[in-house]
Amino acid sequence: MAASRRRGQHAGLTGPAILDTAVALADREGLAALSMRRLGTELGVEAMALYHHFPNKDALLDAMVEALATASPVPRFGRTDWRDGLRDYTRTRLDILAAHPNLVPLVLSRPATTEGTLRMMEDLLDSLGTAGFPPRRALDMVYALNGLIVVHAALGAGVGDAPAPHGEPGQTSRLAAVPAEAYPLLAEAARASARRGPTARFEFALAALLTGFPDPA
Amino acid sequence: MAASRRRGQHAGLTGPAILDTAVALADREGLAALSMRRLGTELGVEAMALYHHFPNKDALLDAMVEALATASPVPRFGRTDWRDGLRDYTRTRLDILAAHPNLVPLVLSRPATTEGTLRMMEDLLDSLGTAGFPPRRALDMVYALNGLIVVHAALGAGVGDAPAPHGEPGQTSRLAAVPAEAYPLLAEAARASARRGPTARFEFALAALLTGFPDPA
DNA sequence: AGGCCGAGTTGTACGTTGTAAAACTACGCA
DNA sequence: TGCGTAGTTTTACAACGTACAACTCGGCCT
Repeated sequence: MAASRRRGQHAGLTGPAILDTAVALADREGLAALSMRRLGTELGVEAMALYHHFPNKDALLDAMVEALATASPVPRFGRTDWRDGLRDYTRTRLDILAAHPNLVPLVLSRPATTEGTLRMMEDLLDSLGTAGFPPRRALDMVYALNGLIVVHAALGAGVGDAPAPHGEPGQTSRLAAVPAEAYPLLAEAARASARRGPTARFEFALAALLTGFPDPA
Repeated sequence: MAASRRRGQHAGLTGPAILDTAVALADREGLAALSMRRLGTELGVEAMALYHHFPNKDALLDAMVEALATASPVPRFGRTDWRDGLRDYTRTRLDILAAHPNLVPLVLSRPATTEGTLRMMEDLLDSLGTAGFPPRRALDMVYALNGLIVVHAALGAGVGDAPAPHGEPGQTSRLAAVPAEAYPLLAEAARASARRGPTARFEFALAALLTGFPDPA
């Protein structure tokens, strides 16, 4: 424990270790549980010790988002298979976010202009360039897909700080309690949706976007 | 001021008045400024007085979201013009959110299963039903569009609690500072995007979705 | 070998938050 | 006239991020 160490004694803290513990803690107990004090005790250290490795809490949160962004490389693709490539990219990204549902609000709330995110975008624009899309058009497409990812992750996880202590997740369950007499169509839709896999809605929107994207001029 | 009134004296507070002031305050100074104490002094009242009209802060925030949801009715449409109807709906919704950029994180972070939101959805499902779409398919489409709205509003406003004290808003400006040597395509795309209107990216994604939605079976 | 300097850690403190509990005032109704 | 109750203030508490200062030690310089 933190209290059992004398005052200036080293604890072997490192930036990456703090970051890992922070992600784990947020995954386990939600963003609301991620306070500096709490993270400190999790590491056997006082809260203020963390400030030697991150200038403030925001920097730590930024680092967490960046860690997600660089969790896996983006696929490369070319002239003939750009739709497949984009589909791959989008699904992979969603999987990563879905693995850390509690971090989704974080991703949503930070501009994401960090190194890793920019690198990812640049690579995508490069692939799309070889597919024949000029940068502006390519960026439009990537933005649309990123939005889809983030929104679906948010809905699927029940955005918010609550630890989601019980009750199954997923946006279908949120509509399950709709009063059928007042909203018959909604209730019917919710019932029908409940019989599908959790990503059916995502796949529908993804397919719509990909077929809606015009081919390069 | 709150201090100038004696202890149990009525202040004429009402739920709607509190709600309006809360929205105005958040619009003016950002979500972070919306504390119960601050909202109190804004109304010439102590913070705890508000708890007689809203059980807690979350309820107030929910009410704010609900107010946005019911700000304008959804368009009705039928068999031949469902794409136009959906485009109308989506644009109107975006306009409403864009008028209150600071509230976007709120909309994003609440499940939105309140009365007004459900009513809105039910109406859309009804129109889409006459257009030939079964409820489940219709709901998929509405979800996709809602996601687009919310994400674009978030990006366009720079999600976060910051009061955005200066500097032009818009997602293009966020990419303006990208180092051109490290990310040439991104920089080029940002430059090209800056010459368009702020909703060009939104319109692109909207068009893609609408043309990507398959016609009813 | 001796000294010391700075990185890393703790202790303490301040201001701010949401809100529980209780005290109080004044109005409406019996 | 009296009382209940709706509405407001007062006070209080626990938790938050973090500024600041005290402290301890490993490693470098002479």
